[in-house]
Amino acid sequence: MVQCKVILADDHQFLLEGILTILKDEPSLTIVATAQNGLELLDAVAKHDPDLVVLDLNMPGYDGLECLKKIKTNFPRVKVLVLSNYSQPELVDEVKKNKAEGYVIKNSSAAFLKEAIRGILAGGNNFPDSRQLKPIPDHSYFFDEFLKKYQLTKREVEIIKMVCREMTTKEIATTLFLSELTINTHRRNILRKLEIRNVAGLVNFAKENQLI
Amino acid sequence: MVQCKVILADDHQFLLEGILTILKDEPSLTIVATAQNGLELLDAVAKHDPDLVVLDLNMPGYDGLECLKKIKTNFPRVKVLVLSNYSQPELVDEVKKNKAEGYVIKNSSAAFLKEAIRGILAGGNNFPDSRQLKPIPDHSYFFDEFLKKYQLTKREVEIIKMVCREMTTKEIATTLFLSELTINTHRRNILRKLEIRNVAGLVNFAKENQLI
DNA sequence: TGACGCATACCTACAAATAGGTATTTTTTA
DNA sequence: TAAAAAATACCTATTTGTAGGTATGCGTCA
Repeated sequence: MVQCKVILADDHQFLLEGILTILKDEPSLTIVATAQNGLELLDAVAKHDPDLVVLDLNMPGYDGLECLKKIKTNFPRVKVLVLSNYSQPELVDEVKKNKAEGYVIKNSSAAFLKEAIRGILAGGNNFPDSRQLKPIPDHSYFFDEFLKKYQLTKREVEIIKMVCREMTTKEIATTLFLSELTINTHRRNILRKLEIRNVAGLVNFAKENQLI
Repeated sequence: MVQCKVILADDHQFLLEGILTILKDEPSLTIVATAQNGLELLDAVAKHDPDLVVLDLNMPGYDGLECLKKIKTNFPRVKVLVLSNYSQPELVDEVKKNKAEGYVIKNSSAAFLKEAIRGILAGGNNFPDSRQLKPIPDHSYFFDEFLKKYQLTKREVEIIKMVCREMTTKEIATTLFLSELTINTHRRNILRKLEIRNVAGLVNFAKENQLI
């Protein structure tokens, strides 16, 4: 049997160790690295050239989907199994579209996870049955749909988050090595696109859409 | 060696299984049940009379603190180790006040968790060093204590809510039939008491404290 | 009664956000 | 490779928020 190299990426240390322990008794798997954020993960993938990445979609500091895209762009050979708390079909579709090999909702059994990994390493896919998924109406909780919906750019989302962290325009400009005037323009565009008029509205929007 | 009965409560199946696996090789521990929400947990405690409950503070459908209180009221003999994502000293204090035996931040190692459990079962306590905690005035989960804690008056709370509803000082003044200058004074006092400096901070505070 | 907290109100000054315009360069995409 | 989108940057102007000071009337409670 071929030995497969696996990397785990999750921001919760326990979950990381939990999955680690679950997979430890699989003789065909070797966990070559773990990562607690997107940057660590990309480094680890570049370094270890794994067969599979188990990727938490809710990693902080780096959008999980972004991570998936980066991996698939730069390391197309690497298979990716996505773990997520959410069961929105739109999210599953998005993950599928970005060429992940599987999507497992976190509220699943260890046996199911193992089976999914086995299947994927054997060349298969593993996505949840659409009948199991709750179709959620209005608010799509995930990133690309969300961007499309509000026509926000990545830079704008970045600035929204910083405003919500109570930073002033000046501080944001300094942090991003940009002109205050630029940040001003971004802020103006954000308010226009979201049809809100002040910071309170912005923070509310960000919370409602789980941007923060 | 005495055999100890343990119940795990966490809403994430993986985390549950992860901790389960971590604790499995401890011969002195028996996991008699697991629970994914507060009601399951209380049932399980009533049924199994465990020595220790490992309790996720972020369980859905039932506030973790509420759960802790219920357990300590109805089953005072049962020891409780709280797991949490948050490291606010106020939250730790609240947990301590409710007579839990320990508080472990989720982003800890398996070894640390085991050590904490061992200590607690031996009759000790395990709370994080206050020096490790970020002194952020944050996260009070109880409204009654909340006013006292932040020394806010009713009027101030009223105005906080209006600001969070995206109203300007002028609009608030008009609505309340007061002078803008009065609202200004209130807003200034609010920021001072909460030790924040702008509207973003105010909305964040309000959301975290379930004011809105 | 006097001390205290609270809500009210005014003044000044400065900082920050909002709002309109335009324009160039870089990146992405068709 | 041309077109479109995004990010950058500047200008002016106004509104809103933040921050300091002080002060007065009104209840409550020791």
